[in-house]
Amino acid sequence: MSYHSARRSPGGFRSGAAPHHRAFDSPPRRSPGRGGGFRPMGGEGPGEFGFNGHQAPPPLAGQKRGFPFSGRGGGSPDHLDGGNFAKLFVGSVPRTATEEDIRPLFEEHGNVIEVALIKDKKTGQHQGCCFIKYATSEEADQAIRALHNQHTLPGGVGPIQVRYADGERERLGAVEYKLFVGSLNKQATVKEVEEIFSKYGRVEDVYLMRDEKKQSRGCGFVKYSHRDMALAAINALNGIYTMRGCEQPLIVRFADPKRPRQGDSRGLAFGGPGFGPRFDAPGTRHPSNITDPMGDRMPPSNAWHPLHPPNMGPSSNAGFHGMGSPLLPRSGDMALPTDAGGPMTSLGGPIDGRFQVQSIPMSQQPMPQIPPVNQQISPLQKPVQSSQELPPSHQLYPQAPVPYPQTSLRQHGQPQLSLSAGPLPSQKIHGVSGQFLTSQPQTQQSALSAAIPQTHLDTGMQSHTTLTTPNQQQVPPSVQQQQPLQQSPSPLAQMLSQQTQTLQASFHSSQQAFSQLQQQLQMMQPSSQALTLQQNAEANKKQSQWAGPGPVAQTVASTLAAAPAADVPSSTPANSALPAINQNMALVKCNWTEHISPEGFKYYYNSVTGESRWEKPEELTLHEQQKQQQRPSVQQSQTQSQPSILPAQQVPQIQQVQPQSHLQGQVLHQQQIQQPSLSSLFQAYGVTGPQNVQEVGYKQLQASVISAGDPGRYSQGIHSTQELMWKNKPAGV
DNA sequence: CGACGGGACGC
DNA sequence: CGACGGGACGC
Repeated sequence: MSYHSARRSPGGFRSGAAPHHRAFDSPPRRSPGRGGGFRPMGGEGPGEFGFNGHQAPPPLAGQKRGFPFSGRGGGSPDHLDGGNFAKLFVGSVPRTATEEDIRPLFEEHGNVIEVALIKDKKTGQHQGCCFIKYATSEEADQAIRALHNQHTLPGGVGPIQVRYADGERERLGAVEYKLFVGSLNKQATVKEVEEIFSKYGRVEDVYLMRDEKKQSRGCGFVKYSHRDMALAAINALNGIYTMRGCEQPLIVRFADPKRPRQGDSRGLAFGGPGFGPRFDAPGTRHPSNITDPMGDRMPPSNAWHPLHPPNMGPSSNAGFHGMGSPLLPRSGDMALPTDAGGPMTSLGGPIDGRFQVQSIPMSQQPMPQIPPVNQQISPLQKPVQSSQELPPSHQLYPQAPVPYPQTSLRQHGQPQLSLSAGPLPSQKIHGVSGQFLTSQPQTQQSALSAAIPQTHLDTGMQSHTTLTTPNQQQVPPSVQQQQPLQQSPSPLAQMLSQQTQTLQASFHSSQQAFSQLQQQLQMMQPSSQALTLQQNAEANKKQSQWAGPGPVAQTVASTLAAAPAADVPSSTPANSALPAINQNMALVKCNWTEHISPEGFKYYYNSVTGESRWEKPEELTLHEQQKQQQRPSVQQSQTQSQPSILPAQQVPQIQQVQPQSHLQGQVLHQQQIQQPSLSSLFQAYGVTGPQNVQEVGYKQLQASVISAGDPGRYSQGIHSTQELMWKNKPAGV
């Protein structure tokens, strides 16, 4: 559902040359499907190298609709690979259009393997639609982004509809994370909804439910391609964000499985595409064999959890509640399939202790892929197994519900920081320098503790968000007022401040991190944390841009001058107010947000243009810098001010957090230490570091990492957090 | 070659 | 407080 497609060098790919390496858009997108995770992966990634678009798809590939899973029974990848292509269905094609009219348009976005006009079998009449085959899903995605609803063919009545052909997504192993969204303003448009949700990741689709009169029913569905995006949206919006004109905050949760229309059953057991089959809704009656469905659909998800054998999946999930977040009422719907989430995997895993490690990273980047299971596993296992070596990780989750409790909390739990903290790093570090482990723990610790709480409030990755975004990003008034504190001369304070800034820079830039933190905190402090979160949520609610200035938001409101629409720069009328604000605050609005690729690398996504890049956009950098300057102390002060905000409970919270932070501090350390090694690793591969890596084609990068062996594995987990640390770390620290 | 029958939770 | 659109399988 991207209306804005970043059309990049159209024509750039048109020749038969393998269109791969569009360094940019691919990574962010789902990993091209099939089989993704299980092939040995000698060097061919699921998509990049794997798809040989050039070679015409074998006959097998030609299967018609409907049997998405037929070829992958049990998830066994068919070597023949009948599906090295991505088929799009194109609707609203004028009946007068010929292939020559259509093909060029699609060639602009990839190498078109085939254009098939759909004609009536008997009459030969053009049906007004066609199929376009691309070699890769990246190309197909690109075409969708660029053309869907955005281009009208000559003679056409309306813009063409470009989407994957029925069953294609499933066939490609794509997984969707569909959210049900309630309490929408009935006047809201698809675009508006998309804008709200695009902060958490590229929105693949928005569907507003309407009545017979086309009137919105105030609810709808939003799809993402990655679980983390969906989770981030849930965490950030559910029960928190109130649309203008609405009395209640949005309800955001994983959608129930779609009720199949009659006669549509075949093939896909349930919900083909957005399946979020809650497998276990009470009462579900699966023919037993369906259990397998998971198996079938799991493939994609499995891919994401390379380390775990596909056993645990669903079952573990079944019981748990969604994110465990108090905010989420019935999370049962979490896309289990997808979910795959790292978390669960760990459950029941043969390898316990370690799974934490593994699961953690995974959860962070719940994306598909990560093929190199074999090679990498060994390294990990060793280290992990020795629990002694993992102290950090364990410590991180001291209170964490232990692995088994499949309680709701557990689920979310995993994510976050710990990832980076993973045991792996430690291992590496060992050799490097054990001494460091103890250095500066305190400082970091405190910084972290400060940072964490803050995170709740300030997630904004987008600069302008500061002003207008949904509450979460707004800083409590008290905090702002206290900003001066930052300036405090005391060396310690400065130090803290500095660190805080660093942390902030890294954290605030990542919503994912935010959500993960939330989750982590919850996990760590089930009860108190939950309360805290709720409180924050409450506070946030009050601050909701639409809700009007609540007591809490007053300061902010005054400062920001209620710029509700700020978020949505493109379409907001209220923009008039922004200029002034921007000037004063020197804020630049930035539509770029940072995300973690399946492999654990950061990439940047522009919610407005839909563009994605490996390298950090200057705008974002600038933005972050500005933010830092402006609110460096926010976090710090916030910590202090929190009490005022959250009177009683605040204190306990902090205390609890600290111990953990402490651990985290250590972890961070380790990461830092480790860093060198990783860097060298990259260097060995011709890149100097993460940043440079970004320049490299995604797949290439992937390949490098993979071949690297454990280090690679590391990088996957580490990246998210670690990278944050080192990348943004000022020289001082 | 053969292409979807049959039933249709319960709050 | 709302639960799933709309055109669909040629060679």
